[in-house]
Amino acid sequence: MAHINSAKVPIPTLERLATYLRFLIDLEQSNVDTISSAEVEKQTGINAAQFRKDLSYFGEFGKPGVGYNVSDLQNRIARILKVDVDQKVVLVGAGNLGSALVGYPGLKEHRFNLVAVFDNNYGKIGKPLWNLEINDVAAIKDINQKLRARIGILAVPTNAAQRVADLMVEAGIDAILNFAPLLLRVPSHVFVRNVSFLQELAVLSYHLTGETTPIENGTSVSVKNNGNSDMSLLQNREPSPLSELHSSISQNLNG
Amino acid sequence: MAHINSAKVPIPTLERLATYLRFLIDLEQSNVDTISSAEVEKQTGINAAQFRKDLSYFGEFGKPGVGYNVSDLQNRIARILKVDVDQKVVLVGAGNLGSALVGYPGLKEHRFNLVAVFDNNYGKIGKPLWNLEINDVAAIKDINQKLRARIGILAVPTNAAQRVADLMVEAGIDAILNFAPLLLRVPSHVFVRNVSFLQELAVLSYHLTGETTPIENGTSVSVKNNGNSDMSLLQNREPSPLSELHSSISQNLNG
DNA sequence: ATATGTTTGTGAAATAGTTTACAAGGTTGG
DNA sequence: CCAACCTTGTAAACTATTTCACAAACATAT
Repeated sequence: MAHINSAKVPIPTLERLATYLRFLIDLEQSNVDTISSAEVEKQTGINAAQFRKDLSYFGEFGKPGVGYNVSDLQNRIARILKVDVDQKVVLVGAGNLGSALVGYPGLKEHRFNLVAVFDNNYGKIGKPLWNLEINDVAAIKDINQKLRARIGILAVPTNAAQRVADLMVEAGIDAILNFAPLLLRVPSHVFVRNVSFLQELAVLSYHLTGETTPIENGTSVSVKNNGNSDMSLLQNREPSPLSELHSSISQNLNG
Repeated sequence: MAHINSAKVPIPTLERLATYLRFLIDLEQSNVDTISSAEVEKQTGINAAQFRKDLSYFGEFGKPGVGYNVSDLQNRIARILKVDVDQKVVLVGAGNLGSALVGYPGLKEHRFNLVAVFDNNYGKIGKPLWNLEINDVAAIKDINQKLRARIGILAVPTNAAQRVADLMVEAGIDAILNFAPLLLRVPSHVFVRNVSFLQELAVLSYHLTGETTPIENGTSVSVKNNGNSDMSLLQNREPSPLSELHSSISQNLNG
């Protein structure tokens, strides 16, 4: 059929690739060894052609008349996403969220190897966090000179985020997972992904209809905003030091 | 100029609205009282026409020749997103992530009022979590009959997520923030948003180039960003009980 | 009050992403 | 080997979203 479509891959495709990987792992654990795109659609809700198209950016993976070999596809997708090898990760912000992340086994399971944690709070520096010791964020460049991690997780309050991002970039980090609700300014070789649950909550909130849903299944939706509420707004207020649980935002792509 | 464009609003627009809101709050604190779309672009990297178009779905907000009144715009966006009033929220999953969320002041600051926490672990039920007591998830329907929360946060392991989502829906929840890495099946009146940092990490990982970035003292300035949203999952292995830190996915909304 | 400059809101054009539709490869059973 | 049947990979059609580009609104200065 065809060959490596090395054109630029849409971000949504990459996101779905991660979904497929997850799904394939589950399938393998259920001892399924072959699956068709139609079956993927049935089980995940993702359109079969979408699935095939997504894969087509990277080559050919299936056999006409048969489908896809589950474990082979799994391996190949893991390789595409580079999650088939350990990736070193550093984290800045040893607050609620940072701590939860350090203790989360899923990171290691997914080959993201957390090799250092930083904060700027002198009450925290030097203390242990799970199996790591909290370092002074001021030392991130020196420390990462040896570690050479390229992925950084930013879990600090908004008001510190840009400053810390600058330090990360200086330290050789070129992929940042940002939990702070702001759009980071970084050099063009650095990739940023934002994780934002406050934003997601706002989107959900928008979709709430005026009426309380009767408990039990209905179907309909609709009913718009009846318009007389007051005019409060989102408060702000920064938590004090580095490191607190935070949400975020999304940023536009660019070139 | 024009009037209320009550057509369907693109999800990316809603996501950006949350960004704008955040940005406007920061501006107000800096005592800026008027801003033009060009200035928004300069400061956030979001295209000026995009900003204007996003707002145009909801009416007219600016004055030609002048720009937008910061605090007025802030209030109006908050109202659009319904974050100008308290929204009750329940959380299921009192693990690492759940605990971090309960303790996160940003929720209350943004008017998301966490009114109940649930888990299925008998070791946890009845114990306090910050200011709330952990309830048995089996009682969610009864308890929510009184509370009438409509937003639910799902912070349980993947293997429990669908089951818990079903309970939430039965309990009258019609907006779910899902942290588990799978695509939930829910009735069409229920909205789901997925939050997935393992997925985001995978996207970052994909973009890592073969070479280690030289630790530069470079300065460059360009803007940066990436899109957000949409589906997927990652690898996984199940932690044992309900409630563990988890990542996730995103699903397309629908009407 | 007219000219000059600024900035909005929005059609229309351009881009990006998804879905349809189908030729071609591959399988199965007689 | 052939016929009937699947299923892939992808070109083309379609849908969604972003960006351009400009008329209309408003401000300011003279």
